[in-house]
Amino acid sequence: MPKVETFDRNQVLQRATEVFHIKGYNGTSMQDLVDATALNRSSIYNSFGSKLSMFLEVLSYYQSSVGGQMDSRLIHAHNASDMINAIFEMYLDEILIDDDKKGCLIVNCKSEMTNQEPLINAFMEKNQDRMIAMLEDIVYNGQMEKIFNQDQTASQYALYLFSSIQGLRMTGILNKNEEDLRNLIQNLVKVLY
Amino acid sequence: MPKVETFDRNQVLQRATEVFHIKGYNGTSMQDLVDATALNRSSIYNSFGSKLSMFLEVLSYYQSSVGGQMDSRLIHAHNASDMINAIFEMYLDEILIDDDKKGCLIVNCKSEMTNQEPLINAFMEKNQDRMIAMLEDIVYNGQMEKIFNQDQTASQYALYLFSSIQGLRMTGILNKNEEDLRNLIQNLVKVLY
DNA sequence: TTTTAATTGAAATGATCATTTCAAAATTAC
DNA sequence: GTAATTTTGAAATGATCATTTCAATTAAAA
Repeated sequence: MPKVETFDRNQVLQRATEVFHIKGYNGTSMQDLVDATALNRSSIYNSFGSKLSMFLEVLSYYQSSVGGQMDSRLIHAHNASDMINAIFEMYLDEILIDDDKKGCLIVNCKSEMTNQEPLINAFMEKNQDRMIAMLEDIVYNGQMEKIFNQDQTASQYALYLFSSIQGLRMTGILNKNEEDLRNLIQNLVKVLY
Repeated sequence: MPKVETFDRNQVLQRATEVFHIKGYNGTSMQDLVDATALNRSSIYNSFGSKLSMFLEVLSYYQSSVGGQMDSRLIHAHNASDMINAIFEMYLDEILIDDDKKGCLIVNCKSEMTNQEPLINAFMEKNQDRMIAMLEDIVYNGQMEKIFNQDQTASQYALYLFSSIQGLRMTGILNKNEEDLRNLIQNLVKVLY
């Protein structure tokens, strides 16, 4: 029977994610990935297929990593208002931790590759649908609880929030002033009340 | 005395801008630029120095191109409210015209290169300052005219609008539904009133 | 027309790109 | 321990990367 895969796939993905996050897809070379993962070149191709398919795995890894953080915060929220606050609080923390101005891997990739790679385009469409569905659900519940207004539909507010989060992520690349960012978030959520 | 530069520098910049906009900085090769501009390789280096310095000129070209469009719309605005509407209307048009999902060159570049190239970082800092100063001026006037509220300072609203514009540009990459986008913009500006 | 200096074309530079190849090493089942 | 099978290492692949080189060409000034 065969020799089995020895390395920790998640650890390799973690390290690959860091490189792609810092350098972007086109800025990352296979040599960068070999160096970062301490994996052999052939092992990478053997296990991940190609640079693009490895990157797609990295995107999913990053997505579920951020999603996991979000879920762990949403557990402690008891109403729609708390949930929206928890979501923005998470992104705020992400921004403040990101001291090398990388921004969000998914936002970066969306702007770098959506118009070039069909597989990335598909990922981004699905990511947008997921995000908006999640936000719509929260807003809808908030409206039922009379915490949020009904000036717009939950769907419309969900698109607004999705857009606002992307803007916050872009703004947070250069602006790390917590007071400014908290005030920005406060203004962003105000329309819901 | 020397033979003088024969080509139209603005036309060359225009064509280089298109390539960089579609493929991004790292995705664009010198060969791409040679093909797009119909200039000789040595002429490009002779006239623009390097890929990076040409790209910096492209960024400025794009910046003043968008700025020009904005100015020509702002002329017809008679109060702060009209001005904010004109600005968002311009970005909406940009999004609807952009049928190949390129997004905004400056936003794309910010996410691709700010953390890697000091010259790009400097450009982005200055761009942000310019944008926020312009927005702050409009908001301040709107507040003086009692068109906008004074719940937040003009500076705080300016950061909010700057962030919202970036979010709108990112959202517009995949969502080209005019009704959705108009509703989104309506929600974005609501906080000012 | 001759001089002068920059532009141009085409080829060469050497580095780096993603990917492949393949024999040697490693590990599990028998 | 031997056989089976995959991972691994290191080198090679051929393409493409940004940039340089330099002789030929061009055009303005003398």
